[in-house]
Amino acid sequence: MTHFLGTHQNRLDAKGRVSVPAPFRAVLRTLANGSDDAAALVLRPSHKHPCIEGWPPATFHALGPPLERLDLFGEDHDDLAAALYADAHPVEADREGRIVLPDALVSHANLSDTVVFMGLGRWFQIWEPEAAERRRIEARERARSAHLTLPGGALRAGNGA
Amino acid sequence: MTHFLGTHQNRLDAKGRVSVPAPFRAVLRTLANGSDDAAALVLRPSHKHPCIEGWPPATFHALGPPLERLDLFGEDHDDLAAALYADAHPVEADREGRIVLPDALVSHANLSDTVVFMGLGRWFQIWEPEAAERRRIEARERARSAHLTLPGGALRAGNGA
DNA sequence: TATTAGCCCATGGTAACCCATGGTCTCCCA
DNA sequence: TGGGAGACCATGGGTTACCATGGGCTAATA
Repeated sequence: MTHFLGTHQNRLDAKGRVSVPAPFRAVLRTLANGSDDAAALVLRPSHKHPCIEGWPPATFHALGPPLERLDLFGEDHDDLAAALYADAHPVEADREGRIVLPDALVSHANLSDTVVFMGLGRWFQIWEPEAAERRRIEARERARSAHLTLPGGALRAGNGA
Repeated sequence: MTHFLGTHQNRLDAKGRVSVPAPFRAVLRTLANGSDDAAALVLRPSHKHPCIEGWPPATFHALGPPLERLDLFGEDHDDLAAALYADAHPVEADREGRIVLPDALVSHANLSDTVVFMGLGRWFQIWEPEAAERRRIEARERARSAHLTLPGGALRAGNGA
């Protein structure tokens, strides 16, 4: 399994720790493929929603090379680099598979003592439970009313991430 | 991890010293790869913002080769070379991982007793805290309004293409 | 000799590491 | 098919090591 699927609810303890759902941990392990950062993860605030995005390190770093094609001294490069990297938080799970959520991200997502992990395929999101529910309903509505479809061939070929 | 990620706030003490954030030190160590300058760093004033740029020596020197393709006696070469090298300050961290910020750079960035390290991937910036916050907001806005996106849509935070 | 800058040691706070426990699900066997 | 045992997973707490910070000391300079 190489995709984050499903929705999981876990508790945020007094130290700000939360267990990464076991299925998500399995995905991270698979993508890390035995390397040292089998429990590593990059967190960043979504700037579209009040939630936290969770990225496998390899996937996150794959966003870098396109950036390097921009003029190193251009304005665009600076803005992108700042937007992408300055708010990123690399975290590592402890041996129980827990991560600590940085304060800045906790407040960005309005988290209290219970959080929801929402699988989005190549990455996932962390939400406050009620906001997560609203978001899921909204996503379903929008997907239907906008007649969103998948890129051609997706259902025949399985897709390539 | 070979990229500078996240934002860190540290204090500038009475002697003008400041701790380089531990994660950034780890990146510098990795890039230096055990060589003698594991704690070395090149500082220079940003010419776009009131902040200090921090470069790993190897990355900084890699900016040289493009310069060498310009006519050695042309105006462009002179201007670029001056901008790149004349204001650069090589510094080295003490055994606690602190560096001394040169006075010229401190005043260029309007630093007082608290400074912010902002990771930008291959290098980082040092800011006065409030200016840093303004800059981050600006970068996010500009990145979004200019429709600067990366394959994968990271900055749109939504689609999965 | 007075002054400054760099080097080294010391300390408090905090975050990461490690061990322990309870609950739940699944699988196996009667 | 029901009961029991094992394994996994989420959760709680104590302890250690690291990190940021402050201050003193020594060596270079004027």
